[in-house]
Amino acid sequence: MSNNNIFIEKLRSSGLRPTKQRIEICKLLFNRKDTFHFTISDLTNSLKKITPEKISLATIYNTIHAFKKKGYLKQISINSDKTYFDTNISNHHHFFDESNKKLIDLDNKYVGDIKIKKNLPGKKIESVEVLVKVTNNN
Amino acid sequence: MSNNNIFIEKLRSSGLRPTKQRIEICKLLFNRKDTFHFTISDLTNSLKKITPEKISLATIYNTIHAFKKKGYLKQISINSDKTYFDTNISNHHHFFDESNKKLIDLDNKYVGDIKIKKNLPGKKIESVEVLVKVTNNN
DNA sequence: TTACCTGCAAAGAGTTTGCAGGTAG
DNA sequence: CTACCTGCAAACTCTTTGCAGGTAA
Repeated sequence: MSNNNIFIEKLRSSGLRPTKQRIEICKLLFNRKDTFHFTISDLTNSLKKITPEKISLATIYNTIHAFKKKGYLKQISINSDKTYFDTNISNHHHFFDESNKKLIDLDNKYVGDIKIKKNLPGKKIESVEVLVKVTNNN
Repeated sequence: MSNNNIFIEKLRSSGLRPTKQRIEICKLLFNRKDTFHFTISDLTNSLKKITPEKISLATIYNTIHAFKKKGYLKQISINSDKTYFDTNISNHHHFFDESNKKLIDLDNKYVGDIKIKKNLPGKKIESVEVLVKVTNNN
């Protein structure tokens, strides 16, 4: 799997040891054309399908947090029992489909510039996120 | 407490029995000029201070969910371990101060109109929420 | 060898649920 | 009286932690 070298290098250059668990997770998350959204349980289920040996939950959490800290993943603000992550780390917004609890990317170009015309003294803006909640229209 | 009559009526007209627990919660949530944000644990602590007898956690959750269903409260989309509620049910946005985990209202007039120039087939928009994350700028 | 990583199980935190007893209407 | 409500404890879900054994460099 010559492909793995990319991930091994990515991990190594981030100061993370390229263990086989982390490589499997990398393959699942980053070895695809399109970015996507997932929860830890999504990821756990996917890993079960593609690897014979099981990867411990603790390792999965540990790895995802490490990736997030390195900036390889974004955490999405949604009020939900689960935490959602996004492999699209660019600045963008989201639809959240209440009917199936799925996130859908909403590119900046469909929202336009948002100017916050209010300052909080002593505070600086970290991010501006738009969440558009949708449901089935029947 | 003639004031309670307002809440008794409010509850009754919503098909909720005006128990003394619910009236206490109403007084805490709605008997003030300004709207505010809270978590269940905030509310539980506040209730402890103002009522001699304790109100069970189950009753608090039950009541808050009933109020939310009736439209007396809004649930805010934030990625947090706790669920945040808002007694301001009007259409508006929020700052989230990462440094103290507090929500601050952000009136629509400070954000301007947001037009979502993308349609999801078969879906209708329920809400458009802007979350501005801030931290201390030191 | 040494620092880091994994897996397991236990612990934590927030929230929900089942049920027996209590209360509003 | 009946339907609804409360309190308690147990249960659940997601996430974090402690630690012993394993592995990369």
